[in-house]
Amino acid sequence: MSKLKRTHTNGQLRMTDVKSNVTLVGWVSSVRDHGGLIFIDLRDRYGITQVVFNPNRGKEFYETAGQLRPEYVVAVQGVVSARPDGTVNLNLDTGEIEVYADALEILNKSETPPFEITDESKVSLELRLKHRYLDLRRSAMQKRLIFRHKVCQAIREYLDRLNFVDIETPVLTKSTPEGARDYLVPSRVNLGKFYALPQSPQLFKQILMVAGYDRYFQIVRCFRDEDLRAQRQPEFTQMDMEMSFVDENDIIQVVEGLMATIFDKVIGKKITTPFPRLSYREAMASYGCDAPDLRFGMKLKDVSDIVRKSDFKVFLDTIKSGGQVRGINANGCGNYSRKDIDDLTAFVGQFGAKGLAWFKVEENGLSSSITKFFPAETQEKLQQYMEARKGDLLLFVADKPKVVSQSLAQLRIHLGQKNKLIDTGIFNFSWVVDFPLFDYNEDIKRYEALHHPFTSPHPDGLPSMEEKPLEVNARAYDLVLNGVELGGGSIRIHTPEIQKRVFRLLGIDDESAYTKFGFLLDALKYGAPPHGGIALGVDRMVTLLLQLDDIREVIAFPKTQKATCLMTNAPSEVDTQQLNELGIRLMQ
RNA sequence: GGGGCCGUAGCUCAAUUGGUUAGAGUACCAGACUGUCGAUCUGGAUGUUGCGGGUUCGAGUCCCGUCGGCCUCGCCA
Repeated sequence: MSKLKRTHTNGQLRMTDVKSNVTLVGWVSSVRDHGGLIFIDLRDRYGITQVVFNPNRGKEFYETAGQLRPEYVVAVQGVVSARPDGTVNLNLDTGEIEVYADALEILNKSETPPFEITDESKVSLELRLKHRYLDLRRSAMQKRLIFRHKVCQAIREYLDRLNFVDIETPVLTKSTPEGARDYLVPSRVNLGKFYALPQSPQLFKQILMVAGYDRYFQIVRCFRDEDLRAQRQPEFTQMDMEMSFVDENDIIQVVEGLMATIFDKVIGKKITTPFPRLSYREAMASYGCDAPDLRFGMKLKDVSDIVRKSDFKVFLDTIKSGGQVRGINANGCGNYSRKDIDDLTAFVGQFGAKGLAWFKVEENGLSSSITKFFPAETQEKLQQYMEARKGDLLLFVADKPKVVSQSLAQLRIHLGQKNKLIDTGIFNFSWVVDFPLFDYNEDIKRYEALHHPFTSPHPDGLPSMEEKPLEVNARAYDLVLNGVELGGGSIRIHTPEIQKRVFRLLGIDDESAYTKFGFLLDALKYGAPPHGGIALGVDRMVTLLLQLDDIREVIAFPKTQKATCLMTNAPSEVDTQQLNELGIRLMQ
């Protein structure tokens, strides 16, 4: 046990503390040994303080100071002093003072770390994840995790003030084959049976509404066993909430207030509410995706009707077979080379586009290898409709609507970034609303819920839902920030009758609906209030607020793309004994 | 499951068309130095070029396989 007890942190001391006797603890950040005088930078999560060792103040601990190396853990007792003229360090909050050491205790030594614990040192993600304890010791990472804590704190305070109750829901729960792949946990006491880790607490929070909790929230871990991306981890955190006796606008207002509070309390910025809303159809038509980045224009335009008057077979055939031709105006890209355009063609190829038709806009009209197929009048109309000016580049994709949307949406973002059209300093929120309730899945030849099967149909579509499912709107809403879906929610179905009708449409017969979701159907029978809610991705939110692009930068212990943890080596093999207890034998 | 990029000293990277003993910066170690703060100066040590195979007179470099990291399509109600 150390004799020295911390009196101050390393970010704390100022000129007003001069002459105080203090004790600091922390990690040695750097050692500057001048032979007759030793300086060390002492670091903790609050900051850095310079400590000076002078042999005149004590030979014994001066010699100990000579043994110090980076990342040694020490306690230092000494006197705060103003730095001599010309030696003030304005880069440090504590740079006007230094501590003249009168005692030094090495609490622990450190091997030479595999990388330097500074924000500047470039290190591969692989190494950072392997030695995450060292990576997290860097002040940049500490700031991020503390920022994240403050966001969560602001969420809790805000929702608590609005009478929300934080209620925990099970982590070991029931597998629901719909949706993402489940993480399964075998049950020892029920051999052959499995729990699943929750993809979200969706059904539990609905049950809590039935139970009368009115306003629920939880900052909760969710699990999905799908392939990873920079923005996607197998376990991630949601800000989950649900309210009773509300409609869409109530939820939207609470969330807008929540975001405004986070910005005010954590970043110290005012944001404007309400956020603009656009319909799903508008978003798909103008941006090709349901989470549009509204920080720049370059909207998609449908030219199917115009190009019908042409001899360009690719366009005509596509339209004839139910496809469409849409395009964007890449303003000022008329100087792109053949190779540039080939690159763009390859880019949209990733998303299924079989080609990219292009026109350069020149002084006397359109120029391209395919202009000959387009009558002058059509060219004129195209130019007018696309608002093309000299020096622009018009790009078109002809295909099924889904392929056109996706490839042009991605192309738009690609060009927006390439041409620096995006103001990265702003936070652009929007709501996407009026989603269709169902989507038709060609592969399995049946309807699927676009959001999830508990989303309430819009009353307008209800009478003819069975006849025209694709025309029914959902009472759902997605929150979008800078082109990233932060989360989504809906008003839920709260009567067993409608819930059964939706299940039937989704091809889930009454019996299997009962096997899978019987508890929900039962609960809905006993006075379920109208209710709805939303879930927001906390990891994504924090990433965006910090203007980072990798979710792993705000998660203390993230997984690699293969869903492994490089620090603990999880997942790992287990003893045969453990498997035997679970009644599991591995296939070879 | 598909496509792509990467793997060289503890770390970050270099190494001509395949060609001599694989280098630099930094970290590390030793010595010097009483005002440094990316300390400085002098000296030193550091390699299974991820792993396995192949082609070749000769492979860090080319080919095949494999392992690992990253990006991406599919997937993610």
